[in-house]
Amino acid sequence: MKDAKAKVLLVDDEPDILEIVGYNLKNEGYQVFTAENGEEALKIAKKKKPDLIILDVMMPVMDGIEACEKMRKMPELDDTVITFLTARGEDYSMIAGFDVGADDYITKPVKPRVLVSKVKSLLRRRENVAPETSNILKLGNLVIDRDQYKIIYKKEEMILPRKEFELLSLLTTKPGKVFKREEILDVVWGNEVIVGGRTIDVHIRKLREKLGDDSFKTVKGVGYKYVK
Amino acid sequence: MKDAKAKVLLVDDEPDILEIVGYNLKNEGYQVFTAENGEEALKIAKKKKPDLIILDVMMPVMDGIEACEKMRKMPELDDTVITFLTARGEDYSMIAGFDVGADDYITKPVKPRVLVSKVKSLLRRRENVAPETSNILKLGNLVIDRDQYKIIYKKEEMILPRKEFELLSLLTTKPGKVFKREEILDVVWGNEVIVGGRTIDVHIRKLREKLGDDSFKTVKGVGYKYVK
DNA sequence: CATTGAGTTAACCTAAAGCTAACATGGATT
DNA sequence: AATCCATGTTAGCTTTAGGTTAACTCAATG
Repeated sequence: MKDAKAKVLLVDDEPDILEIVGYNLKNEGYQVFTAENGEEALKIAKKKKPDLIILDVMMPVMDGIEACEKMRKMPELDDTVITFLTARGEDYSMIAGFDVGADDYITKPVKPRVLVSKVKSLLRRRENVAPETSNILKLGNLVIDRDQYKIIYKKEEMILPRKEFELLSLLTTKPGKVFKREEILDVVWGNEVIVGGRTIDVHIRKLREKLGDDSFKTVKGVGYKYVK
Repeated sequence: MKDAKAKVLLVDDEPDILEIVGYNLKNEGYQVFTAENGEEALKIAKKKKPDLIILDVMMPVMDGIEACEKMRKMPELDDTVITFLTARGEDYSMIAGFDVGADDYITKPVKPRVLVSKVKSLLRRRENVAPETSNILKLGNLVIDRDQYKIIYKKEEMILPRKEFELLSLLTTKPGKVFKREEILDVVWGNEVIVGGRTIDVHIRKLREKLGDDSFKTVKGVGYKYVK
């Protein structure tokens, strides 16, 4: 698990909090760094590139808002999740917090158990944000939306059966490239499954039926390719 | 970084959105322009030629769909990525969006960080049009594309039958080198298959037919070589 | 001018892809 | 639980492109 060795930077001016929360996080297997103010936090963040930063809002020297703002400008923290720690009631800080690029906030006082589970969920979320690389592919009059498992062909929206979709999906990752049958089996079926020799053909045929004959070219003895 | 100075045009009729999103994008180093309706957006787009346009669908005066349609007709925006902002649920707008030439869509509400990472990925995608790392071999007026299993000879694209392609492929790996018939059989046919004595000749003949006589030189008693 | 290896041609053969319908499966729906 | 339906797979047949062969011709060499 990546989470097992995830790095967390904890920033608060109260040593008590650093200790208690830090202890609980370490217990969960996180690698914990601490800082007592924003300035210090920035230095450590730059050096350690933590996966998650928990930032108290009210701090001397440099408050959390300002620190967060600066962190968000640091390219090495692109993939870092930042969350604020705020005393209950300071509602305004939360709003300002989102403006400066924070991902979440936690209100104090917080039970360690609750905090830990929040940390977990934040780190999990981060992984779900990363593959946010929009999964839409446009090729002439064909649009493939890998997120929604649907395609739009000649302005008509349609959903394809899974295998067909995956086959199409594969072929269109590199239009023009010839994919060997073996390659196709590996990716679409998985190299442990063994399917008959005509299975690919049948799916190609169905795709041709739906998306037009000429988009899928056969290269005999080799495989198939998608052409615009 | 090119991204550092990329121009983004943000179009929405809600000033709040313009401010929050605009703020976050500026924070990332983008040069941000804003417009409150499609008409205004068109003017700014024409003048500033942004790299990315984020377009709300629902707007007074001129909606995003119409604006997009008009933008796509402007030659100065050929290299511009256009993405829609749509409230979750208005699914139809997405489909219509692709019809009028949008490249992607983003659903509201969206967290600033998510939006920023989406923006990055969209701008990255735009730059990624070129780096097609394929194995292409160029030899004078002959181009051999092993991925696409096709060749281009004198600017004319053609696909060769498998054996011919492989034979050509082999000979061109070392132009000028003489390949013994035995070597050719090993590579193209596989050393277990036994084929008659005239088989190679026939394939050479077909290649000569297609690619010109003089490219393939016979070395009597030995084999063949490819010469430019 | 005989021998040897390569070129040419068209007929032939075959492996690979196309096609169709039947069968299997698993997930919904009632 | 029983049924239904969409998807996926298979078997078996047809079709075809590609590959091979055989038979003959040609050119070079000694």
